[in-house]
Amino acid sequence: MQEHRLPDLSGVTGEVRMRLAPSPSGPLHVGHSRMAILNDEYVRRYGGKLFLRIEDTNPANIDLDAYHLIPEDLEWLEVKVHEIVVQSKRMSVYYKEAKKLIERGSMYICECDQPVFKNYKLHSEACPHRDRSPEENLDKFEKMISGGFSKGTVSAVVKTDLNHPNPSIRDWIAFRVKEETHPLTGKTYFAYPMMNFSVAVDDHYLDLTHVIRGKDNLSNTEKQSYVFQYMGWKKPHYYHYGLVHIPGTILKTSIIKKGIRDGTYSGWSDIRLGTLLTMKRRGYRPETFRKYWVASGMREIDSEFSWEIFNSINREIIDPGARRLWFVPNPVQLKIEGGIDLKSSAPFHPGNPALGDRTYNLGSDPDIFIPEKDWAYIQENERFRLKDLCNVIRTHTGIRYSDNSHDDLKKVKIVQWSPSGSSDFKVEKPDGAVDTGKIEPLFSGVKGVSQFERYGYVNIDPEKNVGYFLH
RNA sequence: GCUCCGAUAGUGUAGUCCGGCCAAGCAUACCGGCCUUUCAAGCCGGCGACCCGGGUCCAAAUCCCGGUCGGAGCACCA
Repeated sequence: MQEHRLPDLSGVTGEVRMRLAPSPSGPLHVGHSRMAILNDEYVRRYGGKLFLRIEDTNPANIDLDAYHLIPEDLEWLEVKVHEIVVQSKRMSVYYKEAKKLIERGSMYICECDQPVFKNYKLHSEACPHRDRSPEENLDKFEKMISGGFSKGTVSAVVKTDLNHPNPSIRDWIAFRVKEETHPLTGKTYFAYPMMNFSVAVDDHYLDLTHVIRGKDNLSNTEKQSYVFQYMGWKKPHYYHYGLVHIPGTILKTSIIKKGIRDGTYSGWSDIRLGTLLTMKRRGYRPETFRKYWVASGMREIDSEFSWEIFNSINREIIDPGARRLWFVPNPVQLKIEGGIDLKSSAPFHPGNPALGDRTYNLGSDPDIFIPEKDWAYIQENERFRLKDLCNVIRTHTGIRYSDNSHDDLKKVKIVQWSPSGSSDFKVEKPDGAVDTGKIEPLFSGVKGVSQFERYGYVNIDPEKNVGYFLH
């Protein structure tokens, strides 16, 4: 893989200060890894600080485990976080800044019903509360944050431009009342900031120089810029990368959570999911994520995630250490007739002799296993090779030893096999399928990712006679 | 519908800001060959792209306009 290099950031005057801002709804998945890697790459390039800011201002959408799972995921990804900031611990800051905005006449308290307010905006009209005095707004805001309003009856709104072509940017909501218990702060707060408000305030307080995020935030950037403008704050440089569609895996936290609850999935690292936990379990390496996302760059084009390329990067990393093993899915048991004493010796890695060999003395007329799938295509009287063992001929009833010539290896079908003392082994695949079969006895000394010959790379869990299919 | 963004081979990208070194580089996939006791890895070779139409210019993948297609956002999620 060619070494790609991310473009330089503009406006760098020394060290940079950047952030990762996930919401704690669950652990990170492949999609999240992009923003983490991209930000980390730049902080490494220029030096500076990378903040992990946990955006937990919506108590309805928080998973307590995420508070530790996210930092763990990042650590695994080798993303260096310098400081963790939790938004729910900064509520007083948001309140303080909101009051400033109110005093300046840039924020008001609206008591319209939701659909009514929406309708005003749609028609570029001011709602009846828009021109209240700062004093009245301040009173209402105090009442709001001290629990004097119930959910849905009130909101704090940032004044923007009622004639803005994008209706969502016209007078956007900055605070609303939430009655759910917050997993961290409990019932302490009644009014929570909306993402666009807390993000603007924190990006300023953290003195960020650059913000890199997905282009789904394009209109958020515009909303947030009003706060920067009213406060006279200096804006960071923004970059928005295109959206990536990641095919063939399950990423949506809400779906995963539901699946875990109803027993569809075994947990956050269920083999079918696209969480980092799952990918780690399957044997993907953190360097793979880094290389892939750096190669993908930062352009605003939407793209399709390529498992093909991702896997190829990963293969390059893991192959040198991946021991070759014989795994026989759906085994057929056969006796090699002919009365010949048979012995097999094969390297754990043909390109890396240092990893040693595995040797089996089979004796004469041994029983072995071969894949049913291969057996089905072998004709009677056909001669084929058991890899690293000998050539055999299919007879009317089974197989018979033929010879051990290496002369026509290119012409003859070569099949993997495993000796009669093999263990039962299961491979769980990302599509939910499970292959059961036999694995050669010496697998027990092998840890981590190995290559099952003619099958694929598998991450072995030595405790359980189970492997997780990698690619 | 409205607002915004984008468009380079099957896929992922480099180049686009500051037009010429791009008859377009790389990776992956695919095809062929070599090597190899794997449908793994490696080596060599090959196939394959600037969305369309105008304009500016000596010169356009690169700048401008129009179109087409794709994507995102759309208001008490982050």
